[in-house]
Parts: sequence; structure tokens; C-alpha cells
Amino acid sequence: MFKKVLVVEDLDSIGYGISIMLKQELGVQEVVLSQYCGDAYLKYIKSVHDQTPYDLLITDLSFNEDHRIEKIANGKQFINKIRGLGYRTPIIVFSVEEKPTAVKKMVQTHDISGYVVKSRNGLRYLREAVESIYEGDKYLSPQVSNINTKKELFEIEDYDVMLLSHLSNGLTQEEIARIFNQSDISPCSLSSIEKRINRLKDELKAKNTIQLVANAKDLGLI
Amino acid sequence: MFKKVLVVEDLDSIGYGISIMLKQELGVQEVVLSQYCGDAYLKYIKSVHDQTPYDLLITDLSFNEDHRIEKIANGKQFINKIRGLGYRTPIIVFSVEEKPTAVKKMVQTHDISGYVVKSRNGLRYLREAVESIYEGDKYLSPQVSNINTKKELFEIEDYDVMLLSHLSNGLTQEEIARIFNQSDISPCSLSSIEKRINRLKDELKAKNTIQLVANAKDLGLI
DNA sequence: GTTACCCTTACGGGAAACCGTAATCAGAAG
DNA sequence: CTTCTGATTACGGTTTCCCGTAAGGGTAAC
Repeated sequence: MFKKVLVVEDLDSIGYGISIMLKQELGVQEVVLSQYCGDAYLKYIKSVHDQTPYDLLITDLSFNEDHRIEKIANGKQFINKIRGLGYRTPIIVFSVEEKPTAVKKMVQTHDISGYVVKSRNGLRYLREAVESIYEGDKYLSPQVSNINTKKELFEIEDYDVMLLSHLSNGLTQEEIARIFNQSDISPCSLSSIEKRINRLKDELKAKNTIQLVANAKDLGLI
Repeated sequence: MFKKVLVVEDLDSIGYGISIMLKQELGVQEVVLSQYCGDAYLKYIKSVHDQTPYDLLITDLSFNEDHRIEKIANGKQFINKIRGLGYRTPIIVFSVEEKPTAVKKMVQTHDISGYVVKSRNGLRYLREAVESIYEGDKYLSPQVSNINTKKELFEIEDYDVMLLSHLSNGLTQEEIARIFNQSDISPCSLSSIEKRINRLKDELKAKNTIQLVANAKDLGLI
């Protein structure tokens, strides 16, 4: 079994549960708990320099803000930093996030070994994930195990997300057109923006722009 | 210390942590864990009938949906049922919800003994809450301890919430006026609805209705 | 009864969104 | 080079939203 595991999770109630499960049920010798991404990053770097690296990272994605000023605000940025430096320590994401698009993006682009959705049996699946990954396999908890088979209902590009978030910030379509023009983002004409908004309204089954933005928020696109 | 505690929490990772804390750190003899509100309700009722009632309830508010069909969908309904039957067992709410209006409503209308926000030190505060309540006090975790002192910045009434949710469902202002007319909800004229939306835009610092609905969603009003 | 006040309703002009059509442009195919 | 195609842009008319002003309708104080 893994000897040294770093758990990055802001909620102590969860971190405590994970930690005990790892030690008592899986026999992990050393479990280090970190409640801040920045702190976790420092701990990770230090362990590498001390020649006592972690065998496994388990991390949440979303972290509450705090009095502390954090350069690394969430699990995604944390993983980016680690992978950006070339370290290939296996990583398990343990998060409530289960939207297929978001999960797929995480798994594909960051070399994630396992993705476990926090749920009624999340801790059990996390245990299975650790065991599988120790055997060299990858692991996805049941809620997201189908992300690769079922094709996307529709493609939302970065452009669309920018558009939606500008709308949700109260910008008028004309203002957005102006911004896209200045930023050399194409298409940038008012007409094209209208058309794109219409397509999004189709895809997200919205009758008007208000509902469009509301639905986009519900889906977590913005 | 309390002898018999019922913990109602859907996420096993959290329930596990709470359970161990209660037993090992506080010496609670019997901790029963339930992952469904309906199940928790049955357990509670049974314990009363068996003359072995619980001394304390600790419950989450939001519960993920599942394959199971649940009549009691969330912690609020669960508490309502218990209090509705006249039982006065002390209750601690343990939730991520920390919006003052929501918390205030819960605490005031349901005779809640303690409210603890899930956070970095949530489990520690939960422990403090249990200890305080055992001594006969009430307890609010630091994030919400000020709900009674600081007055509301603005009052959002049910009317406003209905308005906002109709907007987010893509209804036009005219349609909303028609609905309010048919439902005998006053004010119901297009003009008044416009005025009310304007007031909300002021209060939620929105430049237009799109941003208004987006902000309302962010605040959890709808 | 009169007045003052607040809330609701009514109306009208201007801005933004909505929607269809047509012109323009760029790249691929022939 | 020409043609075809798809994407982008341009424009005009209609609807909805936006915002100010003003009229109506209760209630309370005088």
C-alpha cells in the first residue's frame, strides 16, 4: 500500500474521515492533511526536496475563502502547479463536482489517476480508488464512470463561456461586441454575438437571455 | 455527556468523521448514522416508541437526490416533521449554508439549539456546540454568530423571490403580470413589477435584469 | 371633509433585445 | 480562376424592456 499520502481538503469533517479511513482501513503509514492549496503545495515541494516524496495526492477542487490570502485558490490550480513542474505523483480528485464536461476536462488534461464524487458512498469509492491506483489502474467513481462513453450533447466553447459571463456581469450585447473587437476575439460583430446567443438559447432550452444565463449558472458553466 | 445521538448526513465522508469525533472525543455511547431524512425520521419515531429516545440530533440541510424516492427531501423538512409532532429534542444543524437570512430563519422558527457552518474548523465547532448544548446553552459557530446583532441590509420578501424565479424561468414581465393577476397576487400590474425589478436591481447592484438574476442565483435567493 | 402620504396602476418615449434577410469574406473543391 | 460553402457582418422592423411622469385609491392625522 502507499506509504505517504497528502490529503488536501478544506473541511475538517471530511479530512478527518479520509485520514482515519486511509490509516485504519488501508494501512497507510503517513497521512498528511492540508486545508489550504498553497500550504499543500509547499508541503509537496518540501517533501520532494527532502527526498521523502508523497506516493499519492488526494485533493478537493473547491476551497472556501478565508482570512488567508491564497495564491493557489483551488484544487485545479494546485494540480496545474504540480503537473507544470513535471511531477507525476498519482492524483485522486475528491469533489462534489460531477458535471460531465468539468470532470472530463480535469481527467483528460491533468493526468488524473482517479476521480471520486463526494456522495453517500464517496468514502467507500475513495477507498476503492486508492486500492485500484495502487495496483496501477485508473479509477472513476460510478457517477462519472460514463464520461468517456456518452458523447457530449453539445459543445460549449471558451468563447461561449466568455459571452455568458459577460452577459451575467450586466454587459449589453453592444458592449460585448466592443470588447471582443478590442481584444481581437472573433467573431466580434453584434450580429454574430446575437446569433451565438440564439444558438446557446437553443441548446440550453432558454426562451430569452435571462433564462439562458440562469440555466448556464445552474449547469455551472459560469 | 449525551448518551444517544442521531447524525443525519448524506456524505459518508462527513458522517464518518462526526461519528468518530462524538465517540472518541466526547464519549458519546451510541451514535446512529442516517444518510436519508426519511430513514432518520423513522429511526427517530421508533426510538421514541421504544422508550429509548435520542438525546440529540445533528443534521445536515441539503441532501443529494438518489435512486430512492424520498418524501422528506431535506433537513428543513425533517426538522419540521419532528417539531411538528411536538418533540423538543435538541437539534444541531451542520451545514455549508451560511447566508444570514437563511440561517436566521432556521434558528428562529424551528427552535434550533445550535447551528454550525461546515468549514475548515467545522468539526471543532461542532464539538464545542455539543458541549455547550449539553450544558444547556445555545451555540452558533463564528460564521453565523452575528446574525442577531447585525440588521439586514435589505429585506427580500417572498414576492421578490417569486418574481426572480419567474424571470429566471424565462417569463416576460408581461407574462408575470398576467400570472400574478390570475393568482390574485398584489401588486400585479406590469408597472409595479417593473418598479419592483428596479428596486431589486438597486439592491443587488445589477445593471440590467440579466445581471439581476445572475446575482440572485449567486446569492442563493433562487 | 381635507390633507398628506404611500402604494399601485397607467401611459409614453427611448434603448436594448429579438429576428429575419441579405451582403461580404475566406477557404476548399473542382 | 471559378464555384461552392460556411462563417461573419450589416441592416431594418418588431417586441420587450427600461425609466420617468402622472393619475388613482386606500389609510391616518388633523
